[in-house]
Amino acid sequence: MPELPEVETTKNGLVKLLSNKRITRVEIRNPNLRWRVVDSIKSDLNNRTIQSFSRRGKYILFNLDKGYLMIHLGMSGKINVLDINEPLKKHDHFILYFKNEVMRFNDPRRFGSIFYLKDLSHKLLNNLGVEPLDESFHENYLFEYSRNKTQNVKAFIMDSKVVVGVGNIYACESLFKTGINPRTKANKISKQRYLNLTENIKKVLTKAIKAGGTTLQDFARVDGKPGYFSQELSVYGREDKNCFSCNGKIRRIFQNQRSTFYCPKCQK
DNA sequence: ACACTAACCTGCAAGC
DNA sequence: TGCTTGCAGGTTAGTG
Repeated sequence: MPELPEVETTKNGLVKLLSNKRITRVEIRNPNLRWRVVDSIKSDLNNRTIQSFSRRGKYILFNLDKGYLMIHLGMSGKINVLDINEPLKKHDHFILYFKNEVMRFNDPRRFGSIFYLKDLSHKLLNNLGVEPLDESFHENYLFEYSRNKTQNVKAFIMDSKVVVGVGNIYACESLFKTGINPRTKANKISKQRYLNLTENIKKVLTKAIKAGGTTLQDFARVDGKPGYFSQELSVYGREDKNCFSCNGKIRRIFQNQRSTFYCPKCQK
């Protein structure tokens, strides 16, 4: 999936293509996503107009003239806006029809999710931490939050109760940029290092959004063109390759059931 | 509080 | 040419 830059890129594509359009039909081809798509979503969405789009963490919110459509892309989800006559693809599970186009949610692994919300108080949204690109995400926030945290810093910054949208790729990349060993306990990190870390998280995410999201395997933008940030990755996916900074070997370890890539020489 | 497991799935690459 | 294994962007829920 899609990490936050990919979600933001997808959302921005939707703004251009579907703002102020009215949903004329809803089709559920396979309801078995991360959570089952309920059938009542059809009557909830039919005839609604999409007034605008927003994003909270990795959830894309379609702001309707009544209520919200909330979509999470999971690991392999994509949204495509196409001509109605474009042939269906394998794993097109959910379709919105408009007057002149269709929006298809395609998700091979089906870890994505789709909900209709009457309002924004939803259990999946209620406990989310700050947005990484907001001003409220700063060194004091991370420093204070981490004082009683003995977990490793990578798990800490990937915890959506702390800060949303920092996935596995960008957690690895921003820790590399900051020179922090991902195994370091969160409560052992100084305020100065958290200042550098928050700035690097913002930089890495902003740069990736500008590049249109990272392309890995199966991510594509709404218009079908790939993002092109993958060539910018310093450590993610580069096990045994040479570090661009010190020329030493990038290592892969496992933390909290996820791969972590880092440079042992640059990250202390 | 934290780590670990399992759960939800398909696709792809590597190894035999 | 299979077949099997392990791994992949996420996140929740349950256990110890």
